[in-house]
Amino acid sequence: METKTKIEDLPTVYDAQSTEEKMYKFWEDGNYFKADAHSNKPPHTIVIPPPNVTGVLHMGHALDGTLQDILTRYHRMNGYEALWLPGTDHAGIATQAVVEKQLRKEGLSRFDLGREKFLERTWEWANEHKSTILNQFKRLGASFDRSRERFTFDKGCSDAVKEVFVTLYNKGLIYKGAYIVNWCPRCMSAISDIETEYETEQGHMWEISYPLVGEPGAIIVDTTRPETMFGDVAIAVHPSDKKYSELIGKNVLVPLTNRVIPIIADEYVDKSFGTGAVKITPAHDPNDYEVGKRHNFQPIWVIDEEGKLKSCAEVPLEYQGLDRYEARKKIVDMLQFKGFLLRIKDHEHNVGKCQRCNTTIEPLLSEQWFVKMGPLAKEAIAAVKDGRIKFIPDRWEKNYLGWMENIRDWCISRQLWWGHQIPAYYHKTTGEMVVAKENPDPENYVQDTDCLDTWFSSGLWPFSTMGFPNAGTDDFKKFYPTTTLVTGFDIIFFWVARMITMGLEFTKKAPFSTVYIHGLIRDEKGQKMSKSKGNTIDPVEIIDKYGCDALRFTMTSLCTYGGQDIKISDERFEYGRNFANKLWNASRFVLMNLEGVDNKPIDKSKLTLVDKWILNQLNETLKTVNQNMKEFRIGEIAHVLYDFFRSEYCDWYVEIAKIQLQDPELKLNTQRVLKYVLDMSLRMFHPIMPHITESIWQTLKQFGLEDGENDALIVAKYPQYDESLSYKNEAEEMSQVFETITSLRNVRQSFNISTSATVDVEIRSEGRELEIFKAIESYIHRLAKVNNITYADINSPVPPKSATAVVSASKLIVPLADLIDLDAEISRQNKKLEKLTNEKNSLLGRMKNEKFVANAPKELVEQTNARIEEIIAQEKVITDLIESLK
RNA sequence: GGAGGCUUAGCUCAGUUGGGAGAGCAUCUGCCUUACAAGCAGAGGGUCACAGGUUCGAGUCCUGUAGCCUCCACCA
Repeated sequence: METKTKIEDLPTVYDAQSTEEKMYKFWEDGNYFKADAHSNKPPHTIVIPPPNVTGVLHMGHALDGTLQDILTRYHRMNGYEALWLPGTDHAGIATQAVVEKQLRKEGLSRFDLGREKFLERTWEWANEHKSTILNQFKRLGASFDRSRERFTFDKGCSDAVKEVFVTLYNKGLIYKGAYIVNWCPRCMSAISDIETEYETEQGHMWEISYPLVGEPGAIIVDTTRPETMFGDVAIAVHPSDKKYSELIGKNVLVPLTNRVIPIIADEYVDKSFGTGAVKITPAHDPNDYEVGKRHNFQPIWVIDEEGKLKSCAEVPLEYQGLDRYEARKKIVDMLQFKGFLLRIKDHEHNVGKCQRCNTTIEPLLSEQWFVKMGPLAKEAIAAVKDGRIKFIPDRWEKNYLGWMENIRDWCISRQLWWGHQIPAYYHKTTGEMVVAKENPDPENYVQDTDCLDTWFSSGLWPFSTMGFPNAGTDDFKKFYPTTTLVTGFDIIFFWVARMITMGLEFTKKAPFSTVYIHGLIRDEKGQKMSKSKGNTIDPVEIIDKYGCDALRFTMTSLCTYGGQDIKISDERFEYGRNFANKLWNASRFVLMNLEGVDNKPIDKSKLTLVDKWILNQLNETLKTVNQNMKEFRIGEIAHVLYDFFRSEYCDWYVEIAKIQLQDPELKLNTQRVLKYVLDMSLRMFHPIMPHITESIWQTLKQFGLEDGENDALIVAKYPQYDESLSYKNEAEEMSQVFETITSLRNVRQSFNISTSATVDVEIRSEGRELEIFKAIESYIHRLAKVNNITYADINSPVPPKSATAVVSASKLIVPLADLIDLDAEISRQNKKLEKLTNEKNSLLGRMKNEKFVANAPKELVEQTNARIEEIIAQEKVITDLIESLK
């Protein structure tokens, strides 16, 4: 920033919009976000959880992005080569769905276009939209390196996918086979187990009678899905179920059709559930499939990929082509009509739903590709157990391990077009399959039509973005493995777990050392935000209304160490906006008062009590902030900084500095302290509130900074604890100042002394307390609006018609002439006395306890004793005072 | 069925190795005290869900109970 800012032109209300735009451009123009793979600084790497290319910024991104930016900016200021790598995810199902919806409006389906044209169109759409969300991240102040932006479907990531697929296949860790999968009839694709969500539904249980063949009688089964009955291959009972032991081996007829199926025995059946007899439909139920396999039954497909009853021999003609629910109704009616239906019971059960479109899943026997997870999980479990990867908060570790230890194979094929097409090729005539990165012979081989699960490519993200499979790239060598992964707990299984397994398998290194898990953003009622519920809050709107730094500060301060979910509403951002304005105005005040200051360090020999106090508090704040940053207690940082800046710097130091600035002896050094503490504060706040702090700092540096930094705050040194600026004793003595001012203000308020009126004070004190009173007279004059201060012997009597502020063992007497209401003053003092006595009694109780004295830390016992004596002394002062008033 | 989280001031929530409870908002009172009314000053308000236990001492650790929430597994 070349031009000097005129302090008097700074607006009295912080203008977030223009400041943020200007500052972000300043950083971009200055190339500050670009990480250098050749620097000798230690690396700090974060890869963004790539948002869907279809997406728009939501509050979850805003929180996640803010936290990543805070970590990146903090480490950048701490001398790290900080890379935050941005990018987007091609989001197979989601993106395809959007484009298909567009097509539907035109009366077309993807099949009308054909695969190639459809992909062209989807690419077009993706290219058009992929900058949208990352540009929105810019509004968040994201200091990510756009020169390294990646897309999970770009050339490099696609090469990585092929490499990984082929390698895993050759190792026998990827296989193709027919298994029951979760099939979404709307998406027309298989989905993985974790993409299936279960919802409790009120349904029915139908009791159906299957007549025995060649003899009277029947076996009765319970089912929730009568429409699958044409696919039945057997009725199963428990081998030890006496009820049915006679029937095992006999045959029954499937009602409504003439097919004969046997009654078999299998341990899978629960004797106590329902009638204790189960129909077995291997093609449409995962458990039945296992039973069927054990007994060598051929599965019978009766429901197709669209959820309709198939046109096949086993399905009677009148049901063929019917939707599964229509068919159910019709079948039930017919069963009833023919007398096979014995009973309908209400039944609550869990129904699998497609996570994306909420369509009821159809378990379907289908040929799909799978990753064999067992062998891969071993190392992924070890890496977390031995601490190579640490979860914060650590309870997620248990969650992760529990899942990993019971891992099941991962269905990775999707019947989609938008995604990484599976690199398997089939010979056109022989059908022979070749798995390879490229088609071995396009004349004679055709590629598998399926695509990979989106998360397959996301799982490679930390290294596919760094040049993998080429481990020799500069970025890979410098920035991999990454440092911290920041995300919400909702994608631990989907994403984090897969990155860990793939990273360990292919790079032999944990892809990150820390997984920082934050809570989810919810609406003010605690519900998940969703477009369909209409309870979303648009972060861009919040930024327009309150400012980006306000959003960041508010969100950050709502983060807890435990990673609790965060409830927000529009109004909550007033907190951040108000604080940003406070920061702005306090800075404006300091800037207005820096005329004539030099760039020399603070003169330590000239520090006043309050100077030393604020330097000490700054130092303590720094210690806490840096420690908390190490522990990812980011919410705590926001609180500590808020308290320091607002309650200590603004409320006390700046107010007292106003007095010192009028003293020619103190003016220069006070300016230096004001400037120094503001400078350090801006640095401390910068990772959380980058724009406002940079903007102020650019103006502040015109006055010269102690360490000579003159570039930009974004790359200024983050301050560290400095032992030479520690003033513990002075900090303690300041409590006398606070108590004095506060209790005098209390007197004023209690006796309705108008703000414009001044009062006099007679101080009765001795020793060190007296010394301090003398040193802080000017503070008392100004901050408590006191005119004359006089002193008298500590034991001299309290004059009538006065109010008294008791500070430690000293009395500050405020003569009030006829203003005083004696009873009011007595009751005021009694109240204080009562409080003290209560405290004393509780402390005395402790001291009477021999075990406390014996076992508690010595320091604590001493402290307790000291406090008791302090209270006794003060009690005496107050009791005497009350006596004299009567 | 298994696991985890939550329960603290009227509201929303903090509370980092156990030493007597804090913030923001709201409330009451007084202030445009020339950095800031998006502000300042003063005040009120809590047997920290309940019941036990460990300890000299528990919001904090252990056990149990209740209510709310979430995840995992899913029996027809």
